[in-house]
This record gives sequence, structure tokens and C-alpha cells, in this order.
Amino acid sequence: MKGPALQRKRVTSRDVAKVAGVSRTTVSLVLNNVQGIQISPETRQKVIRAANELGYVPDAMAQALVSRRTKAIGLVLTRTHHHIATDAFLPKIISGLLTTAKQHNIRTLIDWVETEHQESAYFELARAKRIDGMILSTPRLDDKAIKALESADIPTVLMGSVAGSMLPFVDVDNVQAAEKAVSYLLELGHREIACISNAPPEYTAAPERVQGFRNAMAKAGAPVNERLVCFADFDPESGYRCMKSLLESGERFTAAFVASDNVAIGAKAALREANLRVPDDISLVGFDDIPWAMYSDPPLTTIRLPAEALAQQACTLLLNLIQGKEGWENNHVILETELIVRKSCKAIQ
Amino acid sequence: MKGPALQRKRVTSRDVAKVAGVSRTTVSLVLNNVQGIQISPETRQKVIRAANELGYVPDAMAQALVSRRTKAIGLVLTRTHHHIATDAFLPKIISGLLTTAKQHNIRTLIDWVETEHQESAYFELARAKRIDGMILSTPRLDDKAIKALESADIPTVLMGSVAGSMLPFVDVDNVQAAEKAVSYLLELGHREIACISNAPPEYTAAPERVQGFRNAMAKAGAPVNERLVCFADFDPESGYRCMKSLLESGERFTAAFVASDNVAIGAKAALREANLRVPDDISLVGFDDIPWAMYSDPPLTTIRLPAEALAQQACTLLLNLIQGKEGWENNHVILETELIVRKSCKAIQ
DNA sequence: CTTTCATGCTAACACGTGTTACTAACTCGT
DNA sequence: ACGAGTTAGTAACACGTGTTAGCATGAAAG
Repeated sequence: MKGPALQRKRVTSRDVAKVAGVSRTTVSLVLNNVQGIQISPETRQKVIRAANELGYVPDAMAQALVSRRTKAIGLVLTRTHHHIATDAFLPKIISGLLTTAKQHNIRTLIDWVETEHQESAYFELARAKRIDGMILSTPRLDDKAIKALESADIPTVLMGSVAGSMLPFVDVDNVQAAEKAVSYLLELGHREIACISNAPPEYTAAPERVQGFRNAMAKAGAPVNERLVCFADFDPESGYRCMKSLLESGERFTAAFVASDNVAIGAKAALREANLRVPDDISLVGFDDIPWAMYSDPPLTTIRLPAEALAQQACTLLLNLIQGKEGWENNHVILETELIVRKSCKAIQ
Repeated sequence: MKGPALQRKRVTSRDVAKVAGVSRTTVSLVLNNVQGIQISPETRQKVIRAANELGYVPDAMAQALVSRRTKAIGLVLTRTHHHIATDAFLPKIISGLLTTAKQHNIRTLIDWVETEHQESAYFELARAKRIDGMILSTPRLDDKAIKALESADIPTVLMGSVAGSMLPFVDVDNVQAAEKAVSYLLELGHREIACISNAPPEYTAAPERVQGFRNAMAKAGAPVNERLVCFADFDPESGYRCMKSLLESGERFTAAFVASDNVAIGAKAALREANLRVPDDISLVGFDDIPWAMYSDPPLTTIRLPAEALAQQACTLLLNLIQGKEGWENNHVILETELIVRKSCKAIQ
């Protein structure tokens, strides 16, 4: 496959040139298929044959150095160790990213930024020119970081919108989606509805989803009991704690909108512990439609978030940005959500 | 933070040298803190001050080119698009990898190899010298690919052992772990036990876990009903299908060992559809202890696989390999598993 | 016979860094 | 005063590629 002799030495374009009996320049011109230049078909063949014979693969670092393109993008995660480990969405995002990246022959670098050293880490990646651009997942940015990013010279796309930022982003309409979910509960006759957010309010999407809850309630003329609004923290355990405290508060409710399936899993565990059954005693609507939602017991009614499509769009947007297609700047993409009705909700009789 | 004027031009070590009034060499020597060389403290200060003032960050590509180290490792996934998207373990592996990598100031590149183009893709990454080494997750390798990898000049660590390979790997003792799980069921008095594997037998770990099942049954003198042994395919849906076909086969069983929590989730859905309750009608033991196992209804008894620790060990092993610490070659790490007893099993009376 | 022009290819530079060999100046013991 | 040794720093090369300017050669045009 690689020729008879096993070569441990690095094969460079100079070696190919020597074997083909041409100059290194010609090798480069032929293998990169440069247009508007004249090379005889025989020479082309000689070069290509030599390259195959030697198993020549151009050095990515050298290419990057001279072309000033690394052909790599970065996915930057901005959450804690623990939240990354229990993120049910990460696989979908990675899968989506890899698919699109591969189509464009681009590599994906993944990095994790501890919140304390945010800025320095952003810059390290950016200024070291290790990547051509980056995607920030679930950004939680203060004004300083946003400004630093906007003024930095590295193309950036956010997954999740950030108020006050001019950076391009990809997202769903969280307000409208949450409204859809809560409206469904209201249509089933529920009036006393609890709301557990997906994350603390400083994270993207969290306040929007709670706002959607409020909007739906207001439209239906149902009062919002503030004691039934609670902020979780991404993982099932936080959902468990939220639901437990809601139950212990003694406030009455017949349904709950949980703005994350992952959190809902924990919330349901708390209900079970209190001998409350879903949907007979409490109706539950989730958000995200993680792969396990449909296999939950009972199957969880939820809002489907097109995670893979979001990642793909983010990647496409970023690649356009990198290629300098103007008119893409400050642009954004909003994808549609869908209410998936399963069996975790029941009408009030 | 970066000085008054916003510089869009790239800052090189030459610029730093000019500002500090020294040669580029001196800049390199100072900033890399090269030992055994004499530079006066005042010059050192001048250089460091100039570097900070200009916001100098060395170009990673240029460094890689000259040092022949990219300071990046690759995580290579060898499964289908869909299996990656629904992999409950990927976040933990990534989390573990990132932690260890960050400690050593190493970046992580993630790539995905469609099974058809396996070899070419391996080599592309390796020969292009984009990474210093790679970790292969859930390898499914035929002999040709193994040999190609062994003879390639890129350090490689497998996550999951492969029979007949000399490559270093990180794994648990799958046979023993499965034995532990099934022994637990046997101790509870079960004799007619079904076995659903985590994956097709050509993948690592799958045959081992089934073998563990057989061993435990043999030791207890319980006959293995071959019609109750079934191979799933990573995701819940395959578990659902397996369990459904087991139920439709008409063969009697009181418990099932499911060699993957992810698969078990689907299997449980099939049981529920058949109006069978866990653990009252059927006892269930899973494998992996994914984050959702403890929040399942009922909480799933399972074998805990130390996924993050495995990733960390794999990373450490790889870094040793890259640094050329001999004595680490052909080495491997086996981590311990643990039976986590929850509420999905019941004793036979 | 000279001038123009296309063809086929190459020498030479640039990218930004790490590192080795070397030099100039200065100290010091005798 | 003089060779020996230390100190502080630099010039020059290497890494492997992409790209521009230019050089022969031969053919066509005047």
C-alpha cells in the first residue's frame, strides 16, 4: 500500500520532485491543481505517480504557516467540567459539526474554557492562529468578554444568542418555543403551572424560556405564582433539587414546564419519590428532546430542539465568515422548534 | 488590555525584538525561558515588557513546523453519524480528555472516521502531522487496519482492547465486570436470564461482556438459553428491538443483563409496552452507569464504568508515548468497575 | 532576420519560529 | 600586559510549503 520499504523518514515535496525529476515548484503546482498555469500532461503524470509511490502527504503545519489558514475550527465549551460530562446535547452538536466540517475538509478542535480565565483562553486560541474561527457553545458572556471578542480578529459564531452582542449567532426562538409548550398545558386545562428553567438566568436561553412561560400564562389569563418559578442548573440533580423544593413549598400545581429534558429527568425522580405519578398527578413538558426523552417512562412530551441542524448551521455560518463573504457579517440563523406530544401530560377533568 | 491602539496586524517575535531593542533570537530565548544561557536581568525585563505591551502570542503553526510537535492530540471516533449523536458516554470521554490535556497544555482535535474510508483517514491525520498522537475510541479494526496502524509512525492508544493488537490500550475487565453483574442476578435467585449485548460482536467489549455472562452462568450451573442471547447496536432503539424480539420469542426469563445502559433504556421501554414491570416482573442490570441511570424509573442497577478516568488514563498514556518514554510501549491500563445496586432488581421468592 | 508571444518550467522569496555556532567585550589570575 | 575564561548577545540556518517573477525555448508574425 505504501510501497515495499517502510519509510520512517518524512516524505517532503522535495523528495517527490527528485523522484519525478522536476522542481519542487512543479510538484506544488501539479498537486494543488493550480489553474491558469501550463504543465504538460506527461509531467503531471510523472509527478502524480511519484507522489503516490512515495505516499506523499503535505505537512499541514507548513501549509498553514504559508497560507495563513489552518483549515481547522474550534468548538469552545464554556461550562464546568461536570456540566460538560453530563451534557446530553454535546454528542449531537459534535456530530453535526463534524459532518459539516468534513464536507468542507475542515478539522474540529474542541476546547474548554474555565469561566475564570475566559478572556485569556479565547485569545490564546485566537492569536496563536491555531484555528481559523470558533464556535462558542452556550455562551455566558459579560460585556467585557463580548467586546473583546468583537474587536478580536477571529471569526466567531455563537450557539445561542446573547443580548447586546453584534456577533453572528445560531439559535431557536426560545421565547416562542416555551410559549408553545406552556400553551399546550393550558389547553389541557392546567392553570397552576410550575416552571423550572434549564439553567441559571445568566446563561443564554434560560431567561427566554422563562419569559415564554410568562407570556403563555399572560395570554391565557392565568396568574403566575412566583413561588413556582425556579432556576435549575443543567443537570438532572439540579432538577431533582428544584422539584423537591417546589413540593416542599406546599404550593399547589398540576403541571410543570421544565425547560430542559435533562433537568426534567431529575424533576421526575423527585416526583416519584413523593409518590406523585406522571401524568396522573402532575403533567410534565420538557424541552430539547434528547434521545432519551422518548424512552422515558412515561415518554416525555417535549419541544424538539434541532441540535444537529443548529451545529451544522453554525459551522456553515462560520465557514462563510472565514472565507470573508461579506453580507454574512452580523447575520444570524433561527431554526424552527416543534412540540412533540408523547404521554407525560394529561387533561384536567 | 491590549494597549491603546487596536492592532489588526499580526504581532511577530520580530516586532517584539524591535521594540525591546534586541535580536529575535534573544526574544525566543527569554520567552521560552531556555536554561543554560546567559541573559542579563535587565534585557529579560525589556523583552517581557515589550511582549506584554504588544500582546505577543507565538504562532502555533510556526512553532509546530520547527519543533515537529503540534501540541495537539486527536480523538478519533469510528462510528456512524447516528451512533455518535446518541452516545451517552462521549461527553464524559471528552470531559476527561480535556482535563488531562489542559493540564499538559495540549489541544484536542476530534475527528470522525466513516468505516469505509478508515485507513486513508487515519493516515491523513497522521501523515499530515496535524496531531502528535491519537486515541481511538471504540475501535473496530480488522487485521489490515491494525497492522497499518502499528507500522505507522504515529503514537496511538486504543480506548478498548482489540484482540491481536500490540497497541497500548485503556480498558476495564469487561469479562469480569459482566460476570459481576450476572452473578448478582444469580444470587437473587434468577436462573433464566436473558443477555442483550451493547453492540455487534465485532466491536470491542461486546463479545467480552457476553462471555462474562456465560462464565457467571456456568459457574452457577445455570444453563444458557441461546435464544435469550441477543446483540444490540449501541442505541436505545436497538435495545427496544432486541427486548421486543426476546418477548415475542416466547422464551421465559425472569431477568436480563443488558450490557449498556443506553440499550437498557430502550429495552425497558419494550417491557413497559408489554405491560411488564421492572423489577416486579423482570429484573434488569445495566452496564456503564450513564448519568441518567440513577434517575431512571426505577433507578437502574448497573456496572459503573469509569469513563472519565479511562479517558484521562488514555491521554496520559498517549502523552508518555509521544514524549518517547520507552517502557511505556505495549503497555496498557485496566481500571476497576463497580456494581452499583439500585432498584431495578428483585429477588425471586 | 528580428520581434512578439505563448509554452513549460524553475529560482528565489515568504511565512514565523527554534536552535547552533560564533563573536565581541569584559574579567581575572599571573 | 597578556592569554584564558566568562558574559551577553547575534547572525544564520532549518522546518516544508505556496507563490511570484522570470528564464529559456520554439513558433508565429512582420
